[in-house]
Amino acid sequence: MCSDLTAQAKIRNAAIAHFARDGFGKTNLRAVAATAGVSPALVIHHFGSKEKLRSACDEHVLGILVRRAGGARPSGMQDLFREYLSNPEEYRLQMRYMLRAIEEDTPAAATFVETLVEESEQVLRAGIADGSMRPSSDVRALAVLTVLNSVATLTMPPSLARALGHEQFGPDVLRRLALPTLELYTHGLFTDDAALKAARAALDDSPQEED
Amino acid sequence: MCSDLTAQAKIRNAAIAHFARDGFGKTNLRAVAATAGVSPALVIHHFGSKEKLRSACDEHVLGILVRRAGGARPSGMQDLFREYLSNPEEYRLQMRYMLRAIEEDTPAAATFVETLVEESEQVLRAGIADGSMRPSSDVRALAVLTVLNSVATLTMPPSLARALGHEQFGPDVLRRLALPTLELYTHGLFTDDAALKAARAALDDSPQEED
DNA sequence: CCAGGGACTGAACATGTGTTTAGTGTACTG
DNA sequence: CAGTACACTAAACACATGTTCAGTCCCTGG
Repeated sequence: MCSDLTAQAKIRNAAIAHFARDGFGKTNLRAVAATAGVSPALVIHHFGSKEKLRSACDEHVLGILVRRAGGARPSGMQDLFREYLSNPEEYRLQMRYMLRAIEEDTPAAATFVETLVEESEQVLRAGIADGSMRPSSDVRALAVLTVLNSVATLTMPPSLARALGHEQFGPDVLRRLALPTLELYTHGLFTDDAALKAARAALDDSPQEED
Repeated sequence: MCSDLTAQAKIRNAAIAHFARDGFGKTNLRAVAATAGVSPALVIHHFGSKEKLRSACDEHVLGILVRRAGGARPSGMQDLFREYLSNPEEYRLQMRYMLRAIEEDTPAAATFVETLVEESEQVLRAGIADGSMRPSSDVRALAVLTVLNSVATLTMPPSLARALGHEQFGPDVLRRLALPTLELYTHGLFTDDAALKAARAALDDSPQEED
């Protein structure tokens, strides 16, 4: 990293890079200290413990992401992809970090996900109101669904990427999936509503909830 | 587990349960040995190493899953959900194990995913041929997309489940998402094809691939 | 009965890793 | 200059965990 940073910042940046690449569990403090050019003891001295280091990284990355994503107007799933495709390595790293944090269910990640769902729901309601999107029987669930699919695409398992002929997820895979995704979102997949009617009928048998 | 099983089988079942619940990395052999009612050394004695134990579990679970899922006719994503909703704890455990294996990109999981994509593609092509599904510009990518969304739903991060008011993924969450999912798959989301046309235009600038 | 082999165990070993400790240098402060 | 505070380090510590070792039990074949 840049040598004009304070050691604490260098450690945090090194940790973010390692956590993003290998995950929290498989990252060891000695490796973080090495890429920060620092002794392992100093990591503890500045952050107290590995867990607190994670918290610091979480809040740092979360701060950057919400400052960008939630800046102007509410942003749906497509903004996630746009950001990923357009921006340089730096943003991709933070994205990857956040996705890892979501997998490991960090508090900061939970806040971020909640924000994503909230904004996605706003986008959906606005789209339905102005007629550009179809009304839904459960807008909240639809918002969760779109966020889930977005996150899933970005965290695509290597085995699925391989099914498309790539070694792992990357811009190429995303470009390949863009068209089928949008075709699905504009025309649907089924030509009739047999499956939908069947599901409605099946769910009426055990309503389970009704708000 | 049942006490009339051979110790080797008891160890393997215990390992499957632990790997499914905690993942391979966070599972330690002493815990596996304990729930199998056996000494840690015996685990090594029978399987050679933790890694080989994982391989044995992978092949065992994979065998069960492909024997069920790929049994009669090719099964798409919906069969995954049906199996999950209808069957008892046992099948849910194996499902969870397989999803963990997919996340950790095990060889057996890769084979399983490849099978899923292949069968999904067959279902799509059959549906397009008989007119029940809309033609797609890239059936293979669409197959990957449907499998991805299915796997994502089943591995839903707790933070997203919480956005729906549940502590973690389970049958309730799946039921809640079923209707919006099918609405999306029958009617789509957008009322016009502006986004689709825009994407087509954007992709024409950098074709990247054309088969 | 007895010799061999395999299932099985308790204990120890090796290693990786988070953390502590004691100490060093350095820069600011009175 | 004295001293205090703080960044920083090498080394050791503590502990978890995969694995090995030596030995015990028991069953089976001769």
